[in-house]
Amino acid sequence: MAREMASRYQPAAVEARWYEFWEREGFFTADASRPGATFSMAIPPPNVTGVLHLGHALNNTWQDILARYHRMRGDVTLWLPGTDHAGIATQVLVERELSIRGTSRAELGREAFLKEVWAFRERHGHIILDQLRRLGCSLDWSRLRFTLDEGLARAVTEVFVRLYEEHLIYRGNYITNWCPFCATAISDIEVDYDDETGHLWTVRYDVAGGGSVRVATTRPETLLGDTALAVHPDDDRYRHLVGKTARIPLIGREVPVVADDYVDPAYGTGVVKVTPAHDPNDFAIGERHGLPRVAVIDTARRMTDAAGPYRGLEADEARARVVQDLTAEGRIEGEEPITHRVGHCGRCGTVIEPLVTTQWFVKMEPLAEPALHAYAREEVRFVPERLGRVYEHWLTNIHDWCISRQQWWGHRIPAWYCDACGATLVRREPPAACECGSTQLRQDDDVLDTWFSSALWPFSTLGWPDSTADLERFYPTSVVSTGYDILFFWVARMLMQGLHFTGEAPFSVVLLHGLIRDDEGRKMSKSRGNGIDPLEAIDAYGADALRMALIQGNTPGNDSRYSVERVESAQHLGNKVWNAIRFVNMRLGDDAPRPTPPARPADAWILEERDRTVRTVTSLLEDFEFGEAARAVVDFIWGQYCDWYIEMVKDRVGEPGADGDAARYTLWTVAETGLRLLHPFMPFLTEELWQALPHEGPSIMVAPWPTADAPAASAETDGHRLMQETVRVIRTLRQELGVAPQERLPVLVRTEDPAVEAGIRANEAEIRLLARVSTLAVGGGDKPHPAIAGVGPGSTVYVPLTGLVDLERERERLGRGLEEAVRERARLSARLADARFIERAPAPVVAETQSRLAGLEEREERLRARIADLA
RNA sequence: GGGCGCGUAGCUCAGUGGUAGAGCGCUUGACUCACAUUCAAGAGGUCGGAGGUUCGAUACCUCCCGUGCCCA
Repeated sequence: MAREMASRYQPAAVEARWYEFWEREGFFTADASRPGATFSMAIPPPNVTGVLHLGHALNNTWQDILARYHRMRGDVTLWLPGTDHAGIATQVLVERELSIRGTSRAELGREAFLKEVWAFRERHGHIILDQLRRLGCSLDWSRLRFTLDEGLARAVTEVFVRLYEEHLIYRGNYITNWCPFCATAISDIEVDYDDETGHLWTVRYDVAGGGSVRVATTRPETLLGDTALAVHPDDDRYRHLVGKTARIPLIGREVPVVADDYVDPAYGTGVVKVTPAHDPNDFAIGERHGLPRVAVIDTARRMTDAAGPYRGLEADEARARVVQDLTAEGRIEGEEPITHRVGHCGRCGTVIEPLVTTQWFVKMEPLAEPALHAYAREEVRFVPERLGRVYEHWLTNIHDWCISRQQWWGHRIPAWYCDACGATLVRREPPAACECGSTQLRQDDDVLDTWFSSALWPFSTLGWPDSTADLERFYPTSVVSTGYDILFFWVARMLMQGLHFTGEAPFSVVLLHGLIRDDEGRKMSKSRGNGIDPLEAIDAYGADALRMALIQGNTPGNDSRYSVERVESAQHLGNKVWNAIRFVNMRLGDDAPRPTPPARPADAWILEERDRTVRTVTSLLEDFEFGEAARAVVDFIWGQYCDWYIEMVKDRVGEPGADGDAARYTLWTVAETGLRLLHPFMPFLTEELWQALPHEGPSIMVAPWPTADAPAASAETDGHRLMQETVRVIRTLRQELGVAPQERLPVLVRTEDPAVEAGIRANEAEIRLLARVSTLAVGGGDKPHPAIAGVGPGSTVYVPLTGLVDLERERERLGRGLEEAVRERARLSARLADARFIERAPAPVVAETQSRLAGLEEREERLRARIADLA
């Protein structure tokens, strides 16, 4: 006998059990040697110290849907898990821990500090992975990777050395974005610009040979590092100054006045001070004019010796003092509040200090070019498409990438410097001696940007630079799915590195999701405290409910809102499906019913609906329309199967004989395929239910994806749909009459159309059951009187009354229907009266319009006739 | 300043060159033997505005308004 099922679905009781089962049975593991089609994805590696947030939950739900769908389709499916070492973030966390313990990174030294970080990683690294398990992610844990694993580290070194040898990596003294808090340089794209209020001071500089010039600045303390003033070459106001020198206030250094296109004559006074060591634009001007760089602020934001009397001061203090001193000398000619763009560290929010430091850079243009070509040749496409254009724009305007970080946690730069001859050696293995013979070699202290290793992820995880079986089989991967916010950080760089080192785009589809906001549309953030912990939602509602809540009502590239209501409604869905299967289970034996052809139109109809759903869902999944696909499955299971089919078979399913056999078989097979269709979306629930039903195979996750193979049976299903419409009409009448649900009513379906009559007769049992009809008369009999009536397709439906009819109400209802019919009929006849429409619109559209018009005319006539009867 | 989204039912959002949809909410009725986490019936929209293309536009184009983001 079938197992007893509770009347409510309890996800907590089943989820862990099935996940362990799947993992134990090896269903997640991809067999690289098995023939057939391949589907592969590398997970966007979450931070090893991080915890799952809703963005991860959405993204990994998408990926899991794809993985499970392709696995069911029979593809050799690899979804490779892993984490990244998150250099700066992790180091900051560990340093914070150390400071609580009263020590520090400096105190411990490099080796001991790294031991601490590895220990931290041991303690925290599994958390986010366990959370992915809770979400149901079908990741191949046998291939788990970490960016600092030996193999991946070797890939990083290999890439660094090769790029260096190809002159695509260089080291030099350039202006970089320095984060004083993280104590490292960061790349351009790690800087976020915010509008902030500040001041624009106008300072008077004396010009050699008499006169003076007014210069506007937002950072007066940097004037100590000025090495020029600049004006626009076409600015008549200042042309006479070009070539002269000006004297910097307070310190008296003489600097040239240069002409440069960069200067905006309309901004401030049209004269700018040039501080090449402390501003990226000034740095560029300095390069063009061969200006010296005078650094007056150091990496700790203290004033350097070059700041003369201000040396040793903290930078903000220096600003106050400089303004004060300038004021005392009468050199401040104005001070006005302004809003300007201030750069902040993307990680910690600290104001960025542009400084000239020695760093390693990747020359990007030669790498960007193939990445643009791959896009242009459609070797990689973006979902949604528009984000491809954003990618293109960024690559077209790319800047060199600062990859060195003044940190310890990460891939140490494989460069050694010779103390004896000053040579730089970039090597795969630590060199024993310099080419000059000296053994006095020091390795570069810095590590690489974490994104440098992430950029190699799709192939480093598969064993590159070795040519492994995995690399051969699973590279390039099929899809990468991530948030649009790391399009530049990660996706673009993977494409560039993948193309450069493997000659192929690392994936053919870039699938991008938006932000998950809170229920008021605000960004979730720690500081605002409006973040939702996905694990709490899973505990309360189950992973399946969270997954459905996240993917429904959301399309790639668009932000979406999270709300508890949505998760609740997804939970209700789970319960609905649970109870549907519970019903099926109660009516079936232990064995799968023998295949039996449809005995009634309802059977043919639901099979046809199922096949239509299979086609729809498959095609939507191929297009990454997860929300729509889920909607289609749910509409089928709930709206068609539960609301109609189950209700219709209740009388038949217990009966012996061919009719009962057909009901049992159809009930079962549709339930079983419905579960398979739902499985990628709700893996736990569907496994639990599938196992409870008669089934073939060890697990729904390795059962085949349904195919649409039932023969279309349109004549029968037309009759069925006629029946559904008729039932709706009768139900509306019942509602209007206020008839008790259990009371059975006599009904007359009056029609002159033999096809309608046949359709109704063929579905008489279903009408009786669903509309609770006692006697059903069909055909052209006399109109009953008194009665209440409604107009169905090709018929007028009468419920004879013994009691009183509220004529007014019925007239009103019919009047509303008539109005609508008239309006629509008028529209359609106008359209058909237009010769150009007949001439130019496609024939099927014209035909459809004609048949709709005929239907409406008939309906209108019936409504009018009934209203006339009422008078 | 340049670029890109978004504006559709009370709310949150799908969607489409040819009948405007869902979830939640709302109204009415029902604890009907799978499910009240349910069922049935119903109300509710000149698809932001104005032009244009088209036989036909909510959808395609242009401009405008509102709103958000990215890049400088």
